[in-house]
Amino acid sequence: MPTEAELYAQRLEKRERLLQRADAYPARVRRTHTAAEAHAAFAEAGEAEGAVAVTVVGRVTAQRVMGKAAFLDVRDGTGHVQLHFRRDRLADTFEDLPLVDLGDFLEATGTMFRTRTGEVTVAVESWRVITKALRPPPEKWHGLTDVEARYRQRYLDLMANERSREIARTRIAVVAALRRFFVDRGFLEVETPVLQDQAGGAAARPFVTHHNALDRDFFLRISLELHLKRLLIGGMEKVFEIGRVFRNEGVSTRHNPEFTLLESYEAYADYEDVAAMVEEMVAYVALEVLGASHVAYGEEVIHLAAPFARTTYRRALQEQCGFDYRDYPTTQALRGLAQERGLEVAPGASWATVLDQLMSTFVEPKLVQPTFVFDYPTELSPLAKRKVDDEGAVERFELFVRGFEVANAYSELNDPVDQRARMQEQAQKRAEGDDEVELADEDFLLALEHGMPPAGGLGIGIDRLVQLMTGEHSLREVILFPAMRERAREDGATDG
RNA sequence: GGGCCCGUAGCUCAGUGGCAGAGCAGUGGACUUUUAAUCCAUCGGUCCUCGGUUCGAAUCCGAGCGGGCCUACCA
Repeated sequence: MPTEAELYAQRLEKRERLLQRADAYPARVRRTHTAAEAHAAFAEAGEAEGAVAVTVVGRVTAQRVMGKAAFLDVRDGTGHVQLHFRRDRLADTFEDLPLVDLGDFLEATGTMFRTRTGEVTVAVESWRVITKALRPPPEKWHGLTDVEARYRQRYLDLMANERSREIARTRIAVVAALRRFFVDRGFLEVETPVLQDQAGGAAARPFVTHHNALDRDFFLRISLELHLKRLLIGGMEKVFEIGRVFRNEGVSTRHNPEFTLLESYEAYADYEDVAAMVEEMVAYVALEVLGASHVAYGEEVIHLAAPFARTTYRRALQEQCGFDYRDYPTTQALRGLAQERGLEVAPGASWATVLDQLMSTFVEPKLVQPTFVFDYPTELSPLAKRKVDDEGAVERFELFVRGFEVANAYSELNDPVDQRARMQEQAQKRAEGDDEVELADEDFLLALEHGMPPAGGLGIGIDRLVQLMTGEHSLREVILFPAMRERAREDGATDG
């Protein structure tokens, strides 16, 4: 009988038969113990058979039916518990057991005992279906391995794969730890607009959407920066936000069009203060989430305790690449150098783009253990304050771990005249065809002209931090619902 | 965007030019302490799609769709 349509029809039929007896989707259940609590209560009672009465609930993950008795495993959020059904104990409801399928949710009442094979079990005295499932769960032994199915139907992945549940828990723990870290330090958690007049604070193409009533377009934010700075201007001294940003670019194991960004701004701090805070923060998160200050990554062990290695942008390039970028002040010269080293340089690439390409090709992959890279070229950093003793560099650092950027921070540029000039410089590049540069944001400049205190700012890609903490190689594994291409809807079995 | 690989039953996978297969799940039967329960029987297919080669295509070729990995882009 079973095509997919027929499996579905069978379950629909079972649902009908259950509904003739009772509600198969009751609004209220009476759980007295979670699976974990049931086990604990039984242990506490000295494993006295029949002494601990419980009502447990959960999803059926396995059925072992043997004529006049049956064992079912159910799982709830805390773990598994086994249920034992005997015909002589259940009078008439034993006959309804065939209406139960894998994936259904049950409520079962009985007393705890240990079977002769050692499994702590509920001797069921009464039970009912509290949710009838119409489609089967993934295979019980191999689970769900098809990567596409795991992403598109993450609920099946979570049902089948403990590792996926673990990654999800880790991510939650990372975000919670970060929030605690900042709140404990007196930072105020704020929310700023997702829909913006223009998307700034980073170099990336934005998504555009349309507001019907106002009959105008909005851009989805690509960073949190410019609004958080407006709050500094308003007098809030320490703010942070953890929020989704959107960048209209490719999808890969390292990029998702929407991702979670943490940004913080602290008045009267500079980028050295921020670096010290980041060291503390990474170690704190690791300890809270992993219970350790190191994490395995393939063959490597990454050490996440302070202090982290420190270098500068210029020195790192010199050491790894053997040249001083200051010796190549023109796009032409730098492009020649890059091509000599075997880099393919896009025809329209600017000086800053080529330099960055050199950096990401030759330096970043080598920064496996946590390493701060200080003092970026001004051209790459239109929102950072210039170094006083070096016009060509800004007070900015990035933290690299495992070869990719985990944090990005600077002493924030607060001179409105310089900021305007730097934004206009970027606008010039845009006019020359680079559509991934900062726009001049007049509304932000107006705010800045009212005075922003000196401040240290920080941005951290949460998804990548979670990747670091879980040791996962693909960003898509740490995002519950990664962006996927559209696929023709399969109409399944419903019309069978 | 480029390269390589993958797409077969609800799930996990064999099959690589000659009748479309196994395990799990499902269905029927036996079994009142099992746990990947066991045993017997049984149902189940748009072999991703379209086109081509061939007496014959899941298998070979081309195009497309979807996915994975690498790479590039993405401060």
